[in-house]
Amino acid sequence: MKVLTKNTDYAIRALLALAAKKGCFISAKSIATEHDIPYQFLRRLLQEMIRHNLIVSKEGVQGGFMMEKDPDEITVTELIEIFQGKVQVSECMFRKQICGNRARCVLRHEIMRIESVVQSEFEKVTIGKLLRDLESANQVTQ
Amino acid sequence: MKVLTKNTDYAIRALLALAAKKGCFISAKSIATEHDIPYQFLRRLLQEMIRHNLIVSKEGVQGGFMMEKDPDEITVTELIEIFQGKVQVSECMFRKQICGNRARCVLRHEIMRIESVVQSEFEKVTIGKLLRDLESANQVTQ
DNA sequence: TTTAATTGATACCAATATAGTATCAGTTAA
DNA sequence: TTAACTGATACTATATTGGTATCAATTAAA
Ligand code: FES
Ligand code: FES
Repeated sequence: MKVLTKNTDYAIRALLALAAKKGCFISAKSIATEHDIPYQFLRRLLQEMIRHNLIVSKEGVQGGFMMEKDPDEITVTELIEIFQGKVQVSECMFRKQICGNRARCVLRHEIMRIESVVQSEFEKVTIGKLLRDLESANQVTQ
Repeated sequence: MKVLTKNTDYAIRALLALAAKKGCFISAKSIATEHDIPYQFLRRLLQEMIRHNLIVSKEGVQGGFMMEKDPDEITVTELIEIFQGKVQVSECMFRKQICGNRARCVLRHEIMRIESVVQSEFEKVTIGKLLRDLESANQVTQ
C-alpha cells in the first residue's frame, strides 16, 4: 500500500525547489533535470498546481514557475487531495445487509475517526516545514 | 485516495461473518450471498486468509470456513498488509540529488513517523472490536 | 524582426493494480 | 453414488498510475 503516488511525490519535490528560490521564476526544465523528474510529467503537475493557486507561471524566454502560496500553508493533505483525491478509508463498508442505519453506524464512526487522524497528521507536514528540515539536514552533512 | 480496497473491505466483512458464528463452519457461498460479495472473489480471499492462519477450512459437504485466530488479535493493519502490502508512505522520496544521507534524512524521519501513526491507528481496530460495535449498533436500531 | 526558450493545452501510450470470472480436480457427508 | 463443498490456478476486464508526444502561443533577447 503506497500512501503517496509519484504525482504527489514529484509535486512535493517541485514545490520544495520553488520554495527554496521564492520570488524567482524557475523553468520546468531545470527542475526536471535537477530533481530527476520526467519533464512532461512535471509540466502536467505544475499546470495542475497553477489551477489550485499554489504557484504562478510566466511564459516565454526566462519564463518559468514561481511559488505563490505561503509554503507554510501548503500541506501534504492538500497535495494528496489534488493528485490522489480526498482521503477516504472506504466508500462505505458494510453496506446493505449489515448496516441498516447509516447515520448512527458505529463502524462508520470508527472509520471516519481514522480518516481524520490520518488527515491531521498529513496536515502537520507543510512544504515550509519540509524545506527547513531539508536545509538543516544539509548543513549537518556538509 | 482509497485506503481500503475491495480485497480488504470484503475480507473484513467475511471475518465479521465468521467471528459472529465462531466455532461453526460457514460455507463461502452463504457468506457471499448474505454479504453481497462476489463468490469467486471471496473464495480467493478466504484461501489467502487460511495461508495466514486467520481461519481454517473443512472440505466436502457441510464444509466451509471457521475462525481460527482470536478476533481481538486480528487488526485492520494486518489485513491491509495481507491484501495491499505493507503501508509505506513513499518508496523513498527525494532520492539522489536532494537526499544524500539516507540514514540521517530528516524528511525520511517525518515520513516514517506518519507511517507509524497510520499503522497504530489501524491496529486499534480489530475484528473483535468491530463485531462488538456492530452488535451494539444493531441492538439500538432494533 | 527573427529566433530560441519557454508555458498552455491536450492527446496518447505503457505498465501496473484492482476487480471480477471460469474451470477443473479433490474431498466428504448424506 | 452424488451433490455440496474447498484447493488451485488461469483468465479477463477495467481503472489507475506513470510516462511521452505534439503543437500552438508567448516573450526575452540576439
Ligand atoms: S458502514 Fe456504511 S453506514 Fe455503516
Ligand atoms: S527521502 Fe529517502 S533518504 Fe531522504
